[in-house]
Amino acid sequence: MRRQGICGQLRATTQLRLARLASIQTFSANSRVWGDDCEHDLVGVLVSGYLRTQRHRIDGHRQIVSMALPGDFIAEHGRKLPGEVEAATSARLCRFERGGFRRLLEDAPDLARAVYSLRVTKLDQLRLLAWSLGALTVEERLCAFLALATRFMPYAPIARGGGVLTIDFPRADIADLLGTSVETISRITHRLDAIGAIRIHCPDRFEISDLSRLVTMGCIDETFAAIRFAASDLKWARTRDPKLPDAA
Amino acid sequence: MRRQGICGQLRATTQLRLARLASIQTFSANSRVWGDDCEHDLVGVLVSGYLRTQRHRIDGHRQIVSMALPGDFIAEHGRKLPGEVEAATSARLCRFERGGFRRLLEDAPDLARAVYSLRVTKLDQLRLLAWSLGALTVEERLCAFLALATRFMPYAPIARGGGVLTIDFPRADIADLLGTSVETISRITHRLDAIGAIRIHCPDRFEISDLSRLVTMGCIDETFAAIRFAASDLKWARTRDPKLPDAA
DNA sequence: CGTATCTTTGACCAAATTCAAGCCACGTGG
DNA sequence: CCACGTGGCTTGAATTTGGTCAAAGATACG
Repeated sequence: MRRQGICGQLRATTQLRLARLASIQTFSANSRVWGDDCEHDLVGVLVSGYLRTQRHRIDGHRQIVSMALPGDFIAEHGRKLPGEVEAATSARLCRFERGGFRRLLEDAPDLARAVYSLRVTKLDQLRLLAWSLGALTVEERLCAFLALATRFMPYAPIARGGGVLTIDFPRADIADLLGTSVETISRITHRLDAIGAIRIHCPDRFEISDLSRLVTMGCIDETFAAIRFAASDLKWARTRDPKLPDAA
Repeated sequence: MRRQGICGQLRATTQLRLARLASIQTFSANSRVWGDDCEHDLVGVLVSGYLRTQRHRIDGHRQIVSMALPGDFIAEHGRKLPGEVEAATSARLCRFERGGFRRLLEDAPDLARAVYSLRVTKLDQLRLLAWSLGALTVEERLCAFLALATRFMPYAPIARGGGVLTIDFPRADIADLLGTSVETISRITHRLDAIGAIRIHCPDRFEISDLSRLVTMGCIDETFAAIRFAASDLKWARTRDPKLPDAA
């Protein structure tokens, strides 16, 4: 895990100093990680599970604006914009003591560079989301999501080609990420099944025989290979339950 | 201008070293600023005018993913994700020589910090856009846009309270930013006029008598005051045609 | 004065939301 | 072991929003 995400890009000394600031924190599904009622700063690396950054309307309608994947660097500062971070699944966060982190940031340029480049990655992902929300139909968005999900969620290749994708967070989160409703997600997955783009094994498990077809249906031909995810390098090393270091 | 945007946060020596890397570049409306066919990196500060960061679908449908305002720090790196930057209006960019900028970034921590904090601001703006595209109706989005526009576009207070907002980029850009069509923008502005939320003076000039009403209609009560824009501090100092320094 | 561009308006249509009910799997407690 | 309730998923029907197409006004520009 140390080789992934932020830590892989750091010098040994910086890693060490960072480790001294770290402590593992556990969250259960749907618990609040950061928000109004929490302490001000949040800095850390997600070790396992998924977090969602979201925002509500007065009427309760929710939009997820970003999903944090294992390996992602998390940083929320105490500015007072509506928004909160919750655990989409049970999750473990390697949290850094904020004062110490800030100081380390000052005199470890390799850390500053790593943090910056991870922010750029997040920005790219968010641009992709905004684009898909504004320019794509729900069906296209879902195809794009499924295709991309093979890059950061369990995707087991199968004999006859293709693979089986397991979505490990609830339908409602997919719906709120794609700006639609669970009903529509259901309808569309079944439609995709009907035309043979996917095969539904069970509600959270889909067989994808032709990934490139999904990519094209999701209008992300150029993007699919180019977009970066924290988790995409390690590719399910972590499903083999790696023993965790004292600090990620 | 030096006190705004990125430069206001820098030490004098850094400002000086930055100025040596700078050169002003002019773009006419709708010209390409950065994209596939351009050279790899783009680093600079927008001096005047507006840039749009956008992305196309194969069918030509365009989504604007971010508007750069005067004072905004621009940085696009040579990763190969679809997307391009164009001038929405005629614009002047204070561009930095990229190699030199990269080197300066290494040993000027104040610059690194400033660049980072501007990235965070951009991220907030993008989150707001993604949220509004996913969670709001077109009418709400437009109300939110108009309200926010008073923060970064010419907004002249008038005697009877409220003010007159001048939109200085074309309707089509508003439509593509809000993920809708010019027809819908037209219909909705007239509807807003009918219910008295705004008064249309001419197609690009609206009188807003009750800004807080627009804010509420746009579902951004919490956000309106909290969100930051590069331009919102200087507030039309620049409409008085400041003479420009050699480097922004 | 004609042409091009932008805006407005109308009619029509498709996509997707909402509301409602039904289904299924699961866990709990009698 | 079964009844029951809960939560998540599916399906249907009615409704609405907003997109597309087409044409008519406006406005600016040579």
